[in-house]
Formats: sequence, C-alpha cells, structure tokens
Amino acid sequence: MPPVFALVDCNNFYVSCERVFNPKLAGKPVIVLSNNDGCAISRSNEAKSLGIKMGVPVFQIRDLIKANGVQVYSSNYALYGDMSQRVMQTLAEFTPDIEIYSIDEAFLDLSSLTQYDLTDYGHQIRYKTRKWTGIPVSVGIAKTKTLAKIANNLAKKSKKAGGVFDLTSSPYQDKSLEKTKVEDVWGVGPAYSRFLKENGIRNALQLRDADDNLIKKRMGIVGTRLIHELRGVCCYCLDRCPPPKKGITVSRSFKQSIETLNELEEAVAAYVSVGAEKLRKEHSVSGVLMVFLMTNRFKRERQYFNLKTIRLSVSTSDTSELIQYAHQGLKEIYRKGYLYKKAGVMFNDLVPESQIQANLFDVKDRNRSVKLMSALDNINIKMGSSTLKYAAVGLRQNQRWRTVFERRSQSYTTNWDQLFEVP
DNA sequence: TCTGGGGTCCTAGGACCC
DNA sequence: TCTGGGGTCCTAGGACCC
Repeated sequence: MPPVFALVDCNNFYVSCERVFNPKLAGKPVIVLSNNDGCAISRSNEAKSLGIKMGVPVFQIRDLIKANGVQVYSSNYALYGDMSQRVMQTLAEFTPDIEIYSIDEAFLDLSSLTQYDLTDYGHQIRYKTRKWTGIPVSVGIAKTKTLAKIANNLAKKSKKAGGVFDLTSSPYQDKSLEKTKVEDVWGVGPAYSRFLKENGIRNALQLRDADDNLIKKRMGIVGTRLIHELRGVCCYCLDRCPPPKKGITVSRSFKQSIETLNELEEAVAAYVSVGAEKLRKEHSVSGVLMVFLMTNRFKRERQYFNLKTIRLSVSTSDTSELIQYAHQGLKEIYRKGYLYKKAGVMFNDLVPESQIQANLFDVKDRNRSVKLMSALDNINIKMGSSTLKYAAVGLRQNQRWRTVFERRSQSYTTNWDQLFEVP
C-alpha cells in the first residue's frame, strides 16, 4: 500500500483563535504579538495584504496599524494551547494514524482510505473542524510529507481549491511544483535558498529534477532526502507517538534592561520554576543545567553573552535544588556594569524519573523532595498556576523583568473567572 | 522608547584510545 | 629522508522548523 499523507494546517492559527471568541474581528486586519508585545507573529489575511511581515517589530508598523485600524492582541498561550487540543481531538476522529506536528499542524496517514475520493474527504475534515472548534483549516494531500506541505500551500492560495488540494490526483503535478518557489519548500531556509538560486534552481520542480551530487555535496543527507520526497519517494514516515523531549528551555527577554544580580536571580528562579514544572509533567529529570544571560543585541552598547553548564551529581526535577544550582551558575557569569536584556535556563540530559542514578555521597532526602513537588504541582493545578511559588522569584511590586501582555484577550476556555459570556 | 521563544537533526573536528 | 591508522565519543556550530 503506497503511503498517502494529509497535512492539516490551521489558517493563521493565533488570529483564528481570537476570532472564535470575538466574531467582530472577522474580515478585519488582525495581528497577534510575541512576548512583551514585541513582534507580529500571527496575521490575518487582511493584515498580510497590508504588507505586515512575519516577525516584524510592532514599533516599525505603528503608523500602518493606526491608518488601517489593525486589531492588535498580545499572545494568549493558554487559549491557543487549549484550542489546539480541541482541533487535534477533532482530527483524531478521522483516523488514529495522526502525528501532531506542531501547535497548529498535524499529519494524517490516509493510505487505507484511497478507495474514497480524498478531496472529498479533505472537505469533510475542513467542515467538521470548523463546525466543532471554529477554527478554519487547510488540507494538503500527497504521497510524501514534503509534497503534502506543498499541496497545503496551494490549498491556501488557490481560490478554486476551497481549502483542499489533492496532489495525488491532480493532473497538474509538475505545474504545481513549478509554481512553488524554492524558498517555500519545507526544509529550504535562507542559506540553502541562496545556494540553490546560485545554481539556477528557483522552483520546486527544478529542485526535484536537480543533480543528486550537487545537492548531496552542499546539503548532505537532508538534501538527498528532500529531493527524494519531491519525487514521491517517502523518506519521512508518520510518527504517531513522538519521542520524549531531549531538552527543555525557558528564557525571556525583559521589556526593560536590568542591571543587578538580584533581579537576574529572581528572573532565573522564575524560569527554573516553569522549567522544573514542565520536567515533572514529562516525568523526566535533568542531569545538566545551563544558565545564560545576554545584553541587547539590537543596541550598540557593550555586548556580553555568557553561559554556564552545570553537571548535576544526581539528576533531579526538584525546583528548589535546581534554583540553587542556577543561582550558583549565574553568580559566576554575572558581570557588573552591563545592561541585561535576556536570561534563561536549559535542562539537558533528560532521563525518565524512574531511571535516576543514585550517588553514593548524595545527602538529599529524595523521597521527601518528590512528595513536596507533587504537592506543589497539585495545588497549582487546582488553584491556578503560581498559586504557590518560591520566594526566590521575588515580590510582585518590583519585578521589572516580568513579561508584559498589555492587550491580552481573556482565557475564555481555561479559567473559570474568564469564561466566554453570551451577551 | 520599542526587536519572541522553543525545538530538532546533521556534520566537522578534536580528544582520546588501542 | 623521515612522522600509523582507525574507531568512538563529545561538542560546537550550522541549518532548519513552527
């Protein structure tokens, strides 16, 4: 049975989430911003038409926003995460062979359904997802994941397609690839794009028919797989249960730069708290902690970046223990006299908590720590996150490092106090 | 004034060992 | 005139993704 994939992709996902709970936004230019309301990271089609580019800093488009009445929202990850779950649950109704690829995308294996009209099936997926969740999606169908990506792009662009495009049955396969710019192919970023164009390869069709050796030499095994996928030879199969995470990072920019070690310690303690909670949710412990800090790379002032790696004698997910290690590392890399713009922690060498290697000289009561952490997590799940937190993150009044979201919508679906109200 | 955050995979080169 | 070879492991950096 030859493989057939569908890629289901939510249209302008964050903006679409906002629209579900605020129907007045339909047909208007809308954007959703990154942390600290910094950059535009999701744009409605109307906003795209105004020329608002992905990732553009919002201060650069102030006038455009004002002149066109662009609706601007801070990001609301609680809302988007919850809406994503609903979309994925809906898609899972169609087939158990589903790979959740990102917050707004999933691959479906349709190999066993080829006796049906797949375009028709795609429309059913679209209809049901819209009806059950309010989120519009596009569906691309093809013999490989890379081709399904291309099909999905065409489904979004073409008016005639109506949001669904089946490349397996299309008589215009070569035309479709020819229409796709090489930089829009999945796996071709700025560096490869430049190289390919230098060699006269401008679209997906030319890439498909390119010389294997040329591609192999500059793009390695990844490039070889890429052109095979374009030829319809499947190199990436469906991953139903993705492997456990290899690392967890928590980092934030500060709206205003900060200078003192004290403030950095608070911020880092807060990031460790978030990361350790993620760690415990995954039932993992970390063996290597890294802490880093940096100045503002967009400024011309004196730059500084430093990172400290700490190997833990016993892997752990205990917040207080990890805060201690992180603070110890931070002290080593902190230099007085710089304006710090960002800091973060990374947990690496993750292993399942059931496989902790004991250390002969360990002095910590591990059982007590596990009980304490699970009590902490339970309270925060029941009463809302950060109901209980470590004093090391400081008092609310003077947290200059705290991320701001000035134009955030309500957590309509995840917070009892902010549920959607029918007027 | 104001510029996000979190991942994966691959490769080259060095250290080390036999 | 002349300085082995091959394997493994680790790390840093590059490239890409959403």
